[in-house]
Amino acid sequence: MTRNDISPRRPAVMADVARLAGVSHQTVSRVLNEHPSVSPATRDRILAAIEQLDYRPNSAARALVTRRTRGIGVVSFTTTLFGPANTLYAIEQAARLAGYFVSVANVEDVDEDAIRHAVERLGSQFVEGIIAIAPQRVAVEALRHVPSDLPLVVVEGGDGGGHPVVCVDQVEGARLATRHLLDRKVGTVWHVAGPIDWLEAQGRVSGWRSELERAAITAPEVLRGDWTPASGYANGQLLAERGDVRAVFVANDQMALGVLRAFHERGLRIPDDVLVAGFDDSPDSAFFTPPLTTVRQNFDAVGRHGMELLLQRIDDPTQAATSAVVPPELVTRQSTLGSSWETSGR
Amino acid sequence: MTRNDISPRRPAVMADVARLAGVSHQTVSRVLNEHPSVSPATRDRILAAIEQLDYRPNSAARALVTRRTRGIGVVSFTTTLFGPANTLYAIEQAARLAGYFVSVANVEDVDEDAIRHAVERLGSQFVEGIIAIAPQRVAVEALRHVPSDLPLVVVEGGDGGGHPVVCVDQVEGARLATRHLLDRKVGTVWHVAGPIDWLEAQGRVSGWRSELERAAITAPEVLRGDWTPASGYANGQLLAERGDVRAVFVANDQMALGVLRAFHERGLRIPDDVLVAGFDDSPDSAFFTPPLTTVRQNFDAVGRHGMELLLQRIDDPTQAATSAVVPPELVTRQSTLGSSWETSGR
DNA sequence: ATTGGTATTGGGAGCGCTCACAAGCATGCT
DNA sequence: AGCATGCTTGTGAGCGCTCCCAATACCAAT
Repeated sequence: MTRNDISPRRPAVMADVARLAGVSHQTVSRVLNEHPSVSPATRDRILAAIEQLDYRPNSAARALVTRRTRGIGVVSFTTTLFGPANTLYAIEQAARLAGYFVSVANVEDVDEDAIRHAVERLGSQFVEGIIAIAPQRVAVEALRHVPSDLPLVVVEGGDGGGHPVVCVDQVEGARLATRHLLDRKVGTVWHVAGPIDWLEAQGRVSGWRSELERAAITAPEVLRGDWTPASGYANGQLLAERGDVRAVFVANDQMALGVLRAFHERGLRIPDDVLVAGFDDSPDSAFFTPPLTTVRQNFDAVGRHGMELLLQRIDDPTQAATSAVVPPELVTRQSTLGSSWETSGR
Repeated sequence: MTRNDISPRRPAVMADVARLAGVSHQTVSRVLNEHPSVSPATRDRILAAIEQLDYRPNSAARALVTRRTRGIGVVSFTTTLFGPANTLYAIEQAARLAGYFVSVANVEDVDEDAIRHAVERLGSQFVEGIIAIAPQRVAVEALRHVPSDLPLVVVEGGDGGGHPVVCVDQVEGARLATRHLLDRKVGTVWHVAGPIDWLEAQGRVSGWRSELERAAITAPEVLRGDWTPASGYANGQLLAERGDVRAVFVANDQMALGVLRAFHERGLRIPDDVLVAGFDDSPDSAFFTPPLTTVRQNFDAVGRHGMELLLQRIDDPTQAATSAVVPPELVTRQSTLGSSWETSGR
């Protein structure tokens, strides 16, 4: 029973290529790995054989011997949200550029077991390292106890629980927005925050509060939302009822949408009666009614840095955990500007 | 030089476990693979050894011999868009449930080479099959010529180019929206379509047109957008200028947002002066001004069916390509209803 | 006592590849 | 001529696992 026999033809292996090209398997391997010392003639012959047999190297075999898979894992929580989706995309892009592929593992419930399980699943899979998108405190805490020899980088996760971290400077972003509102002589600035467990929400509260303190203004009570437009709407109704609200900094654009809607329903005009600023610069926010001033997060940079840090760790797992902070950018639009129709951005 | 020596201790392998438990490697393997005939005592001893050594099986080695990786690949184009992001998430979920992990490969430019390259990259990687999220015609065409022995399922991709397809019934969705508008005695319905190359855009045009035909109404000229709110805004301005527009069916919610904004700026009231319906049921659309009537796509179902079909193909690659169509659902909200403030949905 | 079955265990081969090493053969130098 | 040097190629081992097959132990049945 020889190789290229009847029926469901086995995919070609290196030995087949070698035989067809009249060389040893090792020379084929050299061509594949771009080893310099292979004569052009031999190389061409081998490439032709590869083409003819539609040969593709078996990466399991390669991984077995090299102990390198050129793959990284991404542990995430609901990658459908704006931030995580963009971060995941940026990571994939950066990984691809670095010659790595990306495996994803979403965690349904953010508890320690689930996270550990996800890491194990990826770890015993073919990845050399893991990037965790961990925007919640529980998530970071869980990662703290990941008993893994696997290089791990945390993205969007506060102190990272002992691992290297990459994140957008949430505090600074909130300060930018708050200061911008204060500059417009609004007295004080109200804040609709995100869920208490989210580190990003927490950072934005801090930034908002510290900027008010800097201006010697007592911070009003924080309103809590859950990132959804519905919760923004509910909080917007509360704010509208007060009658004394002149400026609101909302912790994300989706909730800001709800706030705008609530104000609109109560007959409050924006920006004439109330100024509203958001966070995220979602693609929609430039087309809200009115266009929304917001804070842009550079997810590409986050993905790139995350990948860089991870590659460093893979290279040398012993080195100290460094981190990267990506600066945010204020995008001013009509919701906080004069009543002119001018909009900035896109 | 024995195994558990000094310094950077090598991760434990099966032989280490076997030695510690005083059995052969084969018995360890049996425990790992849940083979029935292992005595409880032996099993316990082995499990303890596994625990103690923090042993995790090397999946490359396993894949090499079993020729199964329990991994699938997803080829996609910008997974940051609402549809693809949700589809990807649903696929990952379905895959996880089926015991598979997911590798993603995004394609930057949708040309045949890039797609072929992505498929090759995944294929020579560790995946048993591929799901392609291919919403553009070029993408599907490119997949038609993928010369691969790899099981492939196309999602959101028209006829799938010869591969099994799963998609939401775009034509039906558009009909639902159009009929709903016609029922409200608007005379005719205008349509702001998506990019001409997108199959979903195409399906929505067909559905809209055929429903108008059914009502014996000549379809007005199609307006083209590119899914962005900005393009919706531009087209909204055109429509507002006409002065005779009573109802618009917009091909996605983001563009609908732009349309709403353009109408608002021109002083057109919705739904009093113009009715507007969208497509996607994005989380924001219930909080637009006014809340948007739209068509919901069940991405979970798409992901689930895609995975099912792929597993079938992996099981038996010879069987004929079957497909699955997921029905859409109309969600009516204020933008097409009376001028009451009631909103349906969330 | 012998046979036959069944549950449990072990031995050895080999998956497809890369690595370390060595061999062959030109070419350059002393 | 003789030997070192560089380029090109081949040989064999082995990565960590699962498969196939055989060996052992233990029981009931002949």
